[in-house]
Amino acid sequence: MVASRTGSGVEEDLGWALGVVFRSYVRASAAVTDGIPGGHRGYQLLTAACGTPPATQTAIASRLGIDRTVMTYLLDDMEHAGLVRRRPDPADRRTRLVVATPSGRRRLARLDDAFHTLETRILAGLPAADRTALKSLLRRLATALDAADPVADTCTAVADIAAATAAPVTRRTSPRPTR
Amino acid sequence: MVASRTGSGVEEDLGWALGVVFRSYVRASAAVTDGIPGGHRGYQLLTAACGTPPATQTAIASRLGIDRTVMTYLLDDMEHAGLVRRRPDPADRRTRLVVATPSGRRRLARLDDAFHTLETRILAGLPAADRTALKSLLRRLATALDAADPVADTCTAVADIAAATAAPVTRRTSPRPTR
DNA sequence: TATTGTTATACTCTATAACTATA
DNA sequence: TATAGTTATAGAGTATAACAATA
Repeated sequence: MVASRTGSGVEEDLGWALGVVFRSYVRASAAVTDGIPGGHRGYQLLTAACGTPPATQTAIASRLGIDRTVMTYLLDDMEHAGLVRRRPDPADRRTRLVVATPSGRRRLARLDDAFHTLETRILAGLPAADRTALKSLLRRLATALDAADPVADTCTAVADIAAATAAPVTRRTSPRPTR
Repeated sequence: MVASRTGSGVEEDLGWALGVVFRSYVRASAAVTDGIPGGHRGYQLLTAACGTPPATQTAIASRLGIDRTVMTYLLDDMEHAGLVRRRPDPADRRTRLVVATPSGRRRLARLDDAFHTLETRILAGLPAADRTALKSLLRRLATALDAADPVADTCTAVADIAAATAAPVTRRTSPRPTR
């Protein structure tokens, strides 16, 4: 499905393994969230909308890592589907609080079940003990990366790498010509 | 960065952890492959172009999981950057073999170094023993998923899940109206 | 003046289909 | 007839900027 690197041996290739597993998850997730506006993203929004206390659009958008304009469109669809509702914030008339409807909460419960089943199937290729170990390791690494704000962190680190390897720059600055 | 699920406890949430780790990798990878046409995808193509025997465009495209039309555009850019070259296949005049230029091979060597450093930094949040364990587990799972052709597999399985959970269907069939 | 949310616009990426040249 | 590659077109997703309402 995805090329394995031949140069340095597949056993070193974190990116390949990560990509394969992640893509499997994404595909399966897309199937599970079919019918939810925005797919997996709508599921994440629904999860946030079930949290307490209710959060504002911008708060949820930044937690989900999406643009606030995208959040507007996504919320329009989710509201139209009857899963969430925009509620005025008594404390600040600029903001709106996002809350799940009863229907949305029921749907989320079913989705959570489906995702649990999905995880089991994805991990079915490993023995039980390894499944637990992998989940634990992944979670610990994710927590560490999340806490370290690896975005800026890794980017600067990588700039160092790039400088160290000193590749001649070959930028594609011009957009692809229209054909 | 990404919402953690509150409902069923973060310790069960494979998707969250997988997403965080994968996104960290993707961001760092984007920084490393800056200057390579197509970013990480161009890097994968370059890796394939260094393999022996040379592969055809379609063969590489399917291994990389991209469309053959995308492969055309990507190859145009990579060839223009002087990293790879299209070579006629003596055995079949319809096909073209993709081979890396000497410049491309040098660039790949540097990229491999950078990726190795990148992996080390991504995994820095874990103790050494856990790093090895995680890589091993991920690789084994990826191999299992890859072999099982999980695409169709998981999709049908997930259809079962969806049927079992029996969520009322709420499709968004109409495209978003132009505004 | 800064911020929340909305809208309009443009751009990028990808998918689909049609075309050619070969087999 | 089927396949490899190319090209054109359309669509989805995303980012950017301008705007109104409120702080």
